[in-house]
Amino acid sequence: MDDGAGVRCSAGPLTGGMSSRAAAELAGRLKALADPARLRLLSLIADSPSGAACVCDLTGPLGLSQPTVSHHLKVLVDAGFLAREKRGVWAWYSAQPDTLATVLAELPGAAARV
Amino acid sequence: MDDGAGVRCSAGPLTGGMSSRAAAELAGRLKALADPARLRLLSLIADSPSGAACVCDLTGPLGLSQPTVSHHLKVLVDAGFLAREKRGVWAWYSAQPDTLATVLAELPGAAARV
DNA sequence: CTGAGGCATCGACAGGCGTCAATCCGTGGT
DNA sequence: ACCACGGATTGACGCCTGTCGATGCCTCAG
Repeated sequence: MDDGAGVRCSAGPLTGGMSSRAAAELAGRLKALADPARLRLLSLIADSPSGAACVCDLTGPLGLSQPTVSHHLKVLVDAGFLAREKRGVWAWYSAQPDTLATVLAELPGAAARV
Repeated sequence: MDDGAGVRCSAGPLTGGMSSRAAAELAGRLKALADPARLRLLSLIADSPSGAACVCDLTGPLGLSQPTVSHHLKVLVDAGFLAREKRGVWAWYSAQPDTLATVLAELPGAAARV
């Protein structure tokens, strides 16, 4: 006897959770954050006195080539974590805190904390 | 000539920011989160009535094969986001909210909001 | 107009990651 | 003891991504 349906590990199929679209979108934003170079870029810019920095000041501390830094900055801008402003010859990048707050609010388990 | 003393874009080299070790560690945790399948797993487990779920109940909603789901669960356990408990034949996974809170606290810009 | 410098883009390469089919391990029921 | 079933592991494959050198664009100085 299989004791009826009692051998199932749970009462029924799990439902709810986030939609696959929402998961893909959130994962995209998190992928932009999930890189050591990009985390250091965000940290450097956030710690900067003026709250903004240009590429030439970021290549040194990271130890990466200028094209690589430019690539990472583009990823962060596309994800909405940074804003780009062209001031003469230089490109200034500044943080966009709202985007980070939005991502944090959508994390599973974060809602319970708010 | 006009070496150095000429037109710099900022006052000096940016210092501070997070260390490369801290960045690599945080990026590792974020990489564990930055996947649609894993976000849905966390979401499903968090939304589960008992707060825990076994593999056989997770493969269905995700539409992925059992080995793939097992792989993702292992990644989440290794990163500290889930705990694994063997109950007889079944393996039950439950959320570990503290790990998520730790990660959020270390994000650049999150400290400024607190 | 011409030169120089900051920054973005392109092409290419190496490494990592997600996915599945096949297989193996452990547990529990008969 | 044997078999059935849940779950983890392995190996392989394809895609994505981080990195660099080379190059092109744009802006300012002279």
